[in-house]
Amino acid sequence: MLRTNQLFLDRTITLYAQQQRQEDIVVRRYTKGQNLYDQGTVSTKVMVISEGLVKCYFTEANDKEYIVEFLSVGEIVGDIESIRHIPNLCSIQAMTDVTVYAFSKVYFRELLEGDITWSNMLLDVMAQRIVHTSSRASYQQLYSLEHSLHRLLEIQSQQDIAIKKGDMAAYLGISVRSLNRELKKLLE
Amino acid sequence: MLRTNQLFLDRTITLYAQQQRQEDIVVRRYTKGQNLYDQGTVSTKVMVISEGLVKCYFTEANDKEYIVEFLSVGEIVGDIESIRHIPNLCSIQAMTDVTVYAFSKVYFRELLEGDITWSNMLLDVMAQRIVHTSSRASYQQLYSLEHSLHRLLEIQSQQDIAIKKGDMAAYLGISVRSLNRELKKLLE
DNA sequence: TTATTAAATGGACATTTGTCCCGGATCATT
DNA sequence: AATGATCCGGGACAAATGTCCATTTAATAA
Repeated sequence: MLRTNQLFLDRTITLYAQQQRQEDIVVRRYTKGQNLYDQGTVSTKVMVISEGLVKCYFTEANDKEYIVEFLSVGEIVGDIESIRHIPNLCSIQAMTDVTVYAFSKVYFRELLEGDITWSNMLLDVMAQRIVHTSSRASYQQLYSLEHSLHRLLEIQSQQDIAIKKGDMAAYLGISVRSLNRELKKLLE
Repeated sequence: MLRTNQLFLDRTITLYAQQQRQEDIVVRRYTKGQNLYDQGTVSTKVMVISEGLVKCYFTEANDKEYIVEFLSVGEIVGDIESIRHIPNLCSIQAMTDVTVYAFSKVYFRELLEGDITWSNMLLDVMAQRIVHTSSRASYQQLYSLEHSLHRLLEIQSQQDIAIKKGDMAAYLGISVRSLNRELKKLLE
């Protein structure tokens, strides 16, 4: 559920090193808490995370938030919006200090249209994401909360990060109160 | 939520007409209730729906089912599995009589690797799907059931199809009992 | 260190949702 | 018409979840 994609990052680094114009890909840094994207606004960049962890979330009228995903090294963001020419679907916030390679949208599209290897690489990444997103959705519907929570806790310990209770709840789609109840159950 | 994609279908029809080998793309028909794919098995085809309506669903250990999506004319299925070389993620069942153009996986991959226009077209379709899937997931978490139900009912009347209560519930991720309660509320 | 804010915890109660179940309606087949 | 299968509707109760809130515990700023 916390996905990383080294292959994609490697290719990005190569492109960064090779670039003619210096503005095609730039390195950007964000500090913990900053937003890389704001839902509903238009961004001019497509980014590949090279360091750190971000959360990708929706906020709606009732000001509740739903975390779509936690993303880490090698993940690409802003690609969908660039392909479909739409404003940012969700907000993305740095949960740790974050470094990214930021492609200009123009350059990103040039790559897509001119480089079939790149295009196929992105297809693979997107297929992966769809697998992930849809299986997660079904998972949370079909299995017990206990099950989903277990997975989340595993990831958390693997990654050695502390996710706030509020974020965990927003990811699981439940209230913090329910999360606490569930956590207590885990300790018998 | 019930998506169709005419552009994609048009391109498929052209390819079908032009094909050299007769086995690259074949037309297949399914009758209501038949499965186009079975979750967990390996299929050798990628299909584009040219007529009819299907449901795409997961079933899990507890034999509950979760409907990921209803798909209609122009939608492509089996693409993800072909790209990622994995068994079918979900089952797909014909809700009406259905006609499809069935690509052999080999030919489908040839197209992807050799035809950048096709590759970009698929990228666009996949981006669309991600937008759709993730916004639906958040939608159902953030908004009331009433809201989601309204949308489902609208679609149903637009498409002039009768979706079974069981399917509606599986799509909304609730029990039929809850669905009935909710429907009753709509009539004040 | 102290003041201030944010996060975590859990009780009490109200709602929502699920499970179990049975009777009625509908449709197809014999 | 009789039979069986499937779907629909809703009562009754149990379980899960949310809301509200007050207390405690970090975390951060002054």
